[in-house]
Amino acid sequence: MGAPTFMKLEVQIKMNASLYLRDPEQSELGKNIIKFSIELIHKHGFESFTFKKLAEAIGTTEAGVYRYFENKHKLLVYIISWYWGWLEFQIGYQTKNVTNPVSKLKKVIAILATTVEDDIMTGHVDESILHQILISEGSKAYLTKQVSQDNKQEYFKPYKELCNTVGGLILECNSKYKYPHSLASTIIEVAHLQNFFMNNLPSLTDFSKSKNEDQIIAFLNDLVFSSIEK
Amino acid sequence: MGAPTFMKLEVQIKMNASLYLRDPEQSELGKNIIKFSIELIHKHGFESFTFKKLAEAIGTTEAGVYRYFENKHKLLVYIISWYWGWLEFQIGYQTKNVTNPVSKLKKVIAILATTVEDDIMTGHVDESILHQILISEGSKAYLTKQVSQDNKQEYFKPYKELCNTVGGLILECNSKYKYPHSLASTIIEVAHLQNFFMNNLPSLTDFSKSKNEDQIIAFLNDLVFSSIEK
DNA sequence: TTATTTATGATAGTAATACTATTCTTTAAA
DNA sequence: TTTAAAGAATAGTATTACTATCATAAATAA
Repeated sequence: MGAPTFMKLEVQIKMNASLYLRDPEQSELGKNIIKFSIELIHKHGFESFTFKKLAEAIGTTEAGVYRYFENKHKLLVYIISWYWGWLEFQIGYQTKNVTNPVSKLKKVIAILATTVEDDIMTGHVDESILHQILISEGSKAYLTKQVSQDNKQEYFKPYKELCNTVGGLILECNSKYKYPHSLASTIIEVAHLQNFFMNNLPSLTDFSKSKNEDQIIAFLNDLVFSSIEK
Repeated sequence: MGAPTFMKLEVQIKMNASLYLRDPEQSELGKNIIKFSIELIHKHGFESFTFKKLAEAIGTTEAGVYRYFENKHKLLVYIISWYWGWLEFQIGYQTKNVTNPVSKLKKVIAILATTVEDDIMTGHVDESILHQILISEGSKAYLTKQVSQDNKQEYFKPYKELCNTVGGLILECNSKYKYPHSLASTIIEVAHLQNFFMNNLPSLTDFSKSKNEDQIIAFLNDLVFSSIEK
């Protein structure tokens, strides 16, 4: 007997419970809050995103949204954490058969620097839009005065875990390399930053003509492997 | 006959006039707006910074501030542009006798990654606090939906000029290097990012024990010269 | 089955933010 | 001496970021 057809296979990313008041994965309204947040933040930017506009888009009331999230900062941190958790999963999945650490690190760099396709395993989340949000809003999650408190509450755990994974891979390539953590966080941030610059402030990059993500990958590979294979 | 004693020697950074409504350099109130903005943004962060609080700190009214700057975003861009203009000047001054391009680039990296001392040439601006603002608020100047319009108005010219200077230096070290602009913007951004991480999310760096800026410089030198001397 | 908890909806209200406008006074240049 | 410009004082508006209350529908437990 196979699985009954009503059982939908879904990837569940485990989230830090102190990010929300009510778990958005557990109800239709909650899932809509995530779905429409991603859409609105992508469309109008985080600064002009408000719970009132979100509520209107969903067809609920402001108070309804506040029952799930204390404020828009926590909602941003939530969707960003979700993305890092999902990406960690993707990296594990897409590199599980790669044994050579150099090939593996190259694959990871490519994943980090490439706009992902929408993952059908996650119904209410469009990962390709989420990737765009990460590029232009990602750093706003931690560039705040409360960063230390947020860190104590483990809001950045998925991000740190990803950096750890990448840092570990760097050490697998060269156990003598002195800056694995810094290089890992640099790879992740520069992948996003160069993408933003390429599309918005092109003279800050060397990719203005093609506007091709492959060039960012080439730049990062050159940067990383020059350093660790030196 | 020497310069009369009432002539104070001051460094003037030429600013883009469309950033302000009234030139803040031309009056006491204007200078106070700059001075107290820097203090308040540093103390409480850009998000909780308002023109009302600023006016109260100065001892003027909200309307008074609005006569100089249309909104707080333009004020942020103003002080950030000012910083990049001042830094370009500093770099020119501090490297004017260095002829070897590698030494010169190393010096520039050190300047970019080091907390500057307050420059007495600029009465109302505390550069060491400004440097801190750049680390935690700098990217908010361009991570917005209006980045393209702002760019058309040349709001980011001083930043782009600095990147150009650094990119030129990279090419002087190795005229065959393929990514001078991207590497230049990477150096500048990573210098700030690693500083922020070191002090706020230390596990994302390898400098958590010492919390010493010299280690950031060492990391950047390793990264940059591995790439361009390869 | 009934009672009760829980989620949502509808509405109202408040303090703060991000402005705009007007009027008056002081200061400085013509 | 007149005029213009800069600043201070005050008022007012729409939006934001919430909190609180009450009613209702659906799920659940006694």
